[in-house]
Amino acid sequence: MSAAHDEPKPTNGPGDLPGQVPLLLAMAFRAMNDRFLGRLAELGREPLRPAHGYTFRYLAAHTDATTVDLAAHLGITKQAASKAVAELEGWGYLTRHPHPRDRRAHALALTGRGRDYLHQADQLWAEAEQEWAEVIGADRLAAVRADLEAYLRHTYGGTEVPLRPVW
Amino acid sequence: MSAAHDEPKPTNGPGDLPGQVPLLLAMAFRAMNDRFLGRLAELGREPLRPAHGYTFRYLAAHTDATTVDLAAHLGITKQAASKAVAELEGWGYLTRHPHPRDRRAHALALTGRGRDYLHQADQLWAEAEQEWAEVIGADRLAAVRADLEAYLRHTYGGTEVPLRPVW
DNA sequence: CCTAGTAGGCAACTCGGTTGACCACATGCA
DNA sequence: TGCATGTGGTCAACCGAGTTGCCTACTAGG
Repeated sequence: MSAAHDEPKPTNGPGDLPGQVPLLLAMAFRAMNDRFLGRLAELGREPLRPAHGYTFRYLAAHTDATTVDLAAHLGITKQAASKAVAELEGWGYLTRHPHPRDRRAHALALTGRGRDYLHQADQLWAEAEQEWAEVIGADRLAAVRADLEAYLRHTYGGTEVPLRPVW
Repeated sequence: MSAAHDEPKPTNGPGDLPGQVPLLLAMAFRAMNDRFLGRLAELGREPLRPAHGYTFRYLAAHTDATTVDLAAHLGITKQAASKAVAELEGWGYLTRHPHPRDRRAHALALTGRGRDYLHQADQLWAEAEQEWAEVIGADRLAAVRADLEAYLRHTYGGTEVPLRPVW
């Protein structure tokens, strides 16, 4: 590393330009995600990727979901979803059993192991959130949450927010 | 699409669980990013990816940056950075000229075309930000920005924030 | 001056997606 | 009832953006 000559980058300070908030959002999420992944590694968890977490969350909330449902929710093709499902099944996080109303389909369900993972992940996210709360205060955090939810409501209306990851 | 039986998902509402704010962050950024990409496509721009934007931003702020500097900043290998640089050079967004102090290296610099793109991108991000401001109010947006900056300062201290994308 | 280190590029590979083709079952309708 | 059309799921080939490994050219410090 070396040469790049640092100029007085106007990246922080009160006199900021508009249009930086989206980037700040991304950086903050990135920071929390890094923290999350670090803690996960510390705890000796498998190399599960964010998409897996979203998968678990979806399956926990929707009974008898199919691979195609999942694909739609994640915003990927059914083939990609199928691969992920096979992998997660192999690792014992979910099971596929005959679908009660469609003999072509498999109904997906989390195993206990899958639910355990989800709970642990929720806890880790809560830790990251808590750290932010300690910096800015619980009241400010609640305000931020409300502001984020307002934006999402505005953007997606009543429809279910596509939970697919930013990767 | 079909079967997935929707349960009363506790994903919104005031009585929310802790640990969801990081996800909200990701979803909000995702929404803004989708909007950004949509507008970019409308304007007939090339298939530039987020990483390219970060590259432009870095080159605009650091004179005589090398490929290795860029790689470090983006958090990728120098080979990957090298590929991206070659691509962007081919498209006329940046130039490589002999480095003034190191004959092994190339000093990277944005072309006018590159600067144009950056300005346009900044404007599009500002649009997305503005949309949020219209939903929650300019004062709340400013508060959110301050809260995000506080978290990033807390996390990265004085060191430069790794601007690498969430992809 | 010689050695250790660094900028950069080439090649082979990985990984998580994609498109395309296909089969099995489902559904609507004449 | 039978059939056309649609949909769940899988296999296979491919793609893009990253990776590791290896090499050369130049730098810089004893």
